[in-house]
Formats: sequence, structure tokens, C-alpha cells
Amino acid sequence: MTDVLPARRYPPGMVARVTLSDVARAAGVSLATASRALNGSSNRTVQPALRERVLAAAESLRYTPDANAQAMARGATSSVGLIVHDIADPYFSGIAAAVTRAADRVGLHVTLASTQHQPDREHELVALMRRLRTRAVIIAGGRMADPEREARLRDALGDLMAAGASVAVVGQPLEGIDSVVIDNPGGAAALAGALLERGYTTAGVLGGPPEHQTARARRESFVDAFRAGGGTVGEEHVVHGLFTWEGGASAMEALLGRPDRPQVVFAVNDVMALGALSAARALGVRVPDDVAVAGFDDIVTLRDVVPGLTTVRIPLDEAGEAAAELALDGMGGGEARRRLVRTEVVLRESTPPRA
Amino acid sequence: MTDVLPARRYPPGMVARVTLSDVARAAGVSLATASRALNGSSNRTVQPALRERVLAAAESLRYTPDANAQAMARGATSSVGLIVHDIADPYFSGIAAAVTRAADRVGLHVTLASTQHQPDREHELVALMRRLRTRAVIIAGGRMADPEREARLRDALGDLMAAGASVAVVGQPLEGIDSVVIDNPGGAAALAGALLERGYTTAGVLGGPPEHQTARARRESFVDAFRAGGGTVGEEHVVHGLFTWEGGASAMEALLGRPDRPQVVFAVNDVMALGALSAARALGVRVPDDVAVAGFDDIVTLRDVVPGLTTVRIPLDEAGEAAAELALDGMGGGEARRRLVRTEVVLRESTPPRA
DNA sequence: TTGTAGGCGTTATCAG
DNA sequence: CTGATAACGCCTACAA
Repeated sequence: MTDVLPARRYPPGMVARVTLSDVARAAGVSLATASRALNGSSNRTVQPALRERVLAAAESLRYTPDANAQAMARGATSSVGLIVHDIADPYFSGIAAAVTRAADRVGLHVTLASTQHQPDREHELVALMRRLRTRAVIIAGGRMADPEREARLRDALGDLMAAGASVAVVGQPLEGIDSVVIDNPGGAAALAGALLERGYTTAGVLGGPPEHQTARARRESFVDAFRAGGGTVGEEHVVHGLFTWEGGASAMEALLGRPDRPQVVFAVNDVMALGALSAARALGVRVPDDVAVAGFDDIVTLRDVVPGLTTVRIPLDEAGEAAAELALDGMGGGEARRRLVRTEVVLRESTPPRA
Repeated sequence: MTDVLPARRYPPGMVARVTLSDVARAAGVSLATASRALNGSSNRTVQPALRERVLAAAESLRYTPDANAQAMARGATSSVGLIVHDIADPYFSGIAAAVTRAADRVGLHVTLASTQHQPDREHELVALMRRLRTRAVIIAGGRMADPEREARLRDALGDLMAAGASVAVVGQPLEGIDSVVIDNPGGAAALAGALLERGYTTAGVLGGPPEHQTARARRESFVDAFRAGGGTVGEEHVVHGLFTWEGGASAMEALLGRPDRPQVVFAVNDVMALGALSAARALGVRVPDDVAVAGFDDIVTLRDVVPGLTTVRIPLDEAGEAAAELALDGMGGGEARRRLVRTEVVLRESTPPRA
């Protein structure tokens, strides 16, 4: 078996690429046979002897099939697209990890695209995925509800699906599209219940942006449940602000400045809760001695921090898995499916039982 | 302009894909002209009138070029590969964010692959990238030094580069390959200096796995610098263990069980430091009152936690940017380049100045 | 079982 | 400036 080098010539700057024909020639078989030997697909109709020859030739020529060419010939790629707002955000990276695992399991690879926090870019990225002819795309994020943006997104998704790709969103359900929805209301309500059970009777809320879908769901469910359970949440103790650390800090500041400080403060996400902790400390208010604090998300690197933050865990791996399952199974043409990912209350030291 | 639908027939299950020919036909021009009008490449030699017609046709047909076909014809894809161990790890997701941004900036998209913490899979993923014909690949991770694995990786990288792709590694420098290296020794030494300056004279180290490259670099530099600065680090106060939360916790436990407890304990990463905090608390040892603690990495979600953890920040965005720059500039054939990313000491409450 | 040949969607070369 | 037409690398009926 000699290392027959391709005789073709390449433009300067280009590198010699060994193709299937090279392998076929080196092995002394036809292109078809080489293809079958290397790919095998369903019917492995190729004599062991030849097969060996081909494999050996491929090996010695360091041949690797060109996925793009295969995609063209087969009419389908082996990639799934994942669109997030910011991969550095633990929420998204958690989902990404699960999606990656799932894709890997079925021999697909993932193309990652990030909107860089610009929700209006979502539709552009969907268009990108269409050009790439990804088999499926998973869209995570888009927490703000903006009808116009959603319309454009829908449009792009229409084109994408018309091209045969399947789609799944996780986080914000999208009418008519397979979606996995996080049980924010359930989690917030459960948290309220758990706090009541621990003896808290008055609560405040750092509620995030009024229009923020996720924030709203958590805030409203918490308030409703806490009240329904006999607790008190004063209207003046529901403070709005940004969905960020700073947002949590300044909201907490405002809250602590009011009379009748509530026994516990619920921040609609962990990062805000951290800001709240910091603000409290700055004001000389001790947590949990003077005021208890709870968050939402259970950010992974926050676990085992001191004091442990009571929160609601979102099983991101489940969410990612579910999204991948929906997207990869491809919807059977029927109704848009929906998967609910249950959240779970995690009680820690920041909300000790009240005597 | 009528919406001329493609007359071709497709196998069942397949979806009608509108191609450039369809657009050309609808616009009444040749394939070549349509291509030029839509792509324009360098020489935009196509009459405005025709150009308009083509654009309109494409628009109404909802045409999008097939990236795979373009890749084939052009002989080059527009994707860059990114290989990490675990995208959920803030270290990797931080780098991924920067890489994504950089790629985006130059009109490339990123294909993400994860080894799932199995370093032996790195070479497989490199092979994947080769099949995909990515223009460049960035490898982040691989903290363990395993010559055999490295050999296989090298091999795969050779093939990849022979195919014309450029490569850059970040984290663990690889001989002969463009790499961005994190200044772990510098950071650890600087931390030692800062602690000495704050009045600490005795230190212990939670050193991670003995063979772990990163751990070793940090541990040794810290010890050397602390001693060089007049401080004391007893051999029995350097405890090895896992590079994880549990590793930090049990190492701390062991350390606190010894006589002559050091004034400050340096954990070679933040997560281990967290474990250490937890272990200390469990043993009734207060931080920082009874013992000060410092970590390394400055995990983003840990900032602003109480008590603030003194640590060494790794500017992941810089690292990612640098890697992308190296990989995308493609090495000019010369020597392997090297970029040093400086780390920065961040002093917080876990290591207060000693009176 | 193996080989031949046509096609996948674009780009690019080379004549008109 | 525009239009045939040959690649690009591979797969797959269809034939042999």
C-alpha cells in the first residue's frame, strides 16, 4: 500500500485535501465502493477484502470525509443550532451543557450562537441557522415580552421550519412551537409556602422589571401564594428594579428604608438576592438575624456559600434535555408540544425557621 | 414578479428547498448572474436593474443560500470550532463568550464541542472539527498533564492543520502551537505578596492534585513567593486533594486538624475555597476571624458574596479574545506565538489586614 | 457485490 | 457585463 498523493494541483495558499477519490484510487476500487466501505450506511454490501483495502488506504492517507460534502449529498447536515443570549450566564451555559450532551449522544454537533443580550438579534441567528441547514434549533432565552420582536422571530422560525428543521424554545413558551417551560409560578408559590411553614408572616419582594415575564411570574405567584397562606405582603413592600445585582441592591435599599420591615425578602433571582445581601450589609442589617432573604435560580456556584441562600432550583439539565428531546424528535406534525420543568425549593440558612 | 414555485419534485419527508436556480429562473437571469447579484463577492459587476430583479425574486421566494454548498464551492467554511471540557463551567463559558463575540465580529460562527470532562476525547473532537472543515479551532482546557493524551491530541492537530485550519490553545500551552497562557504563577505570587503585606506570616495551602498542572503552578508559586517574602509555609500545611468543592472541604478539614493552624489558607481555586469555608464552619472555625481564606479564579457569581472571597482574577474575556485572535489571524507560518494573560489579585473580606 | 453516472447548491473560469 | 459550464466532495439509484 503506497501513499499515493493526490496528483491534483491547488491554488496557492490552499492545502492539499485528500478526498474520497484519492482513497479509492489508492485502494484500487471505485469511488462508490470506497464510499460504501467507509460509510457503510445501512447495507454493508462490500467484501471484507476490499473493505480492508479501503480502510487501510484511508488510514494511510489520513483521509477524513468532508462533512459539508456529505451534507450536500445527503441533503441533511448533522448539526443542531443553539441560540442563547449570553453563554457566560450560568442559566444559559447550564442549558447548553445539557443540549450538547444530548446532541452528542445522537451523533450531532452543536452550533452555538449568542445574541449578546440583544433580543432583536434572535431572528438573525435563526436565519443563520437556516443558512447552515441545521437539523434543529433550540432557542433559549428572550425573557422580555416584546410583540414586535416576537413577530420577527416567528417569521424567521417559519422559514426555518419550512426548510424542514424542527424548533424548540426553552424559557419563554412560543405559541405553536414546541416549548419547554420552567415552572416559575409553581416554584415561587412553593417557596412562599415553605417560608410560611418556617414561621414567616410578613414578606417583601424585590420584583425586577414590571414587564419582565419571568420576573412577573415569580413575583405575582409568590405574593398570591404568600397571602393565600395567611401571610402579609404590603404593596409598598413590593419594589421594582433591574433584573441584576445592582437592581437587587438598590431595591433592597429602598425596601429597608421603609417602615415595617418585612421578616423575609424574596428576590426574584439569585443575583438580585446577592445584591440585596450586600445592600443589607452596607446598611448594617444582618442576614438572617434582622431580615431573611430568598432568591430564585439556585445558581450553581452559589451553592455552599455562606450564608447559604434559600432559593428555588431550576434543573437546567432537565430543561436542556427536554429542549433537545423536543427539537431532535422533530415534531410529528401535530400540535405544538409542551414540557413543564418543575422547580424545587431549596431551604438554606438565609431563611432559618422562626421561633 | 410572480412567486414561481420550484417545479422539482422531492422525496417524501423532504421539504421543498428553494435554490439559487429557482431565484435565477424567477428573475429571468442566469445562475451565474443570480449568484453574483446575491453574493457580490469582490467585483460587483452586475447591472443595478438585474440586481434588483434578482434581489426581489430571492426575497419573494424566501431564498437563503446554503452555507454547505457555498463552503464546498468556495473551498472554505465560515465556522470556527471551540473545544471545552464543560461549557457549564464558568471558566469555559467565560472563554466561550469571548470567542463567540470575536467570531461574530468577523462573520464566523462557532461550533461548540465538549469533552464532558474526558480529556481523552479531545482528539476525537479535533477530528470532528477536521471533518467539519472549520477554519480554525480553539482548544480550552486540558488541565491534567498526560503525555499520552497529549500525543494523540498533537497527532489530530497535525492532521487538522495540514488541512489548512489554524489552531490555538488556551490554558495549557502546547509546544509548537499558538497558545494563550494564563499567568498562574504570577497571580499566585502576587497573592502571596499581598497577604504578606496584610500582615500574614504563616500560610497553609489546599493544593489540589499533585499532578494537576494548573494546581501545581499556583501552589508552588504561592509557596515560593510566600517564603521568599519572609513568610512561613510548613510542609505539613500543604494538603493535596481533588480540584473540587469536596476536595477543598476535606483538605481544609485535614489542615485544621493539625497543630499550629496557619493564619491564612490558600485554596488553588475558588470552588475549593468554598468547600474550605464550609468545612471551617462545620468545625466551628470562623472565617476570617479564626482563619483567613483565599482562592483563585474569581468566579463571577461569587463576587459580592458574603464574606467576600479574596482571590486572583483571570480575565476570561481577554483570554478568549486572545485565543480567537491567534486562531483567526492564522499563524503566518512562523514560530508558534504565545500570549500571556495577566491575572489580578482581588482582596476582599476573607483576608482582612492583620493588626 | 461492484462500478457508472447523475445530482446536491454554489462558485468561478472562460468565453461571448 | 452576462451566460454556459466545469468543478467542489460525496452519495446513490441504476446497471453490470
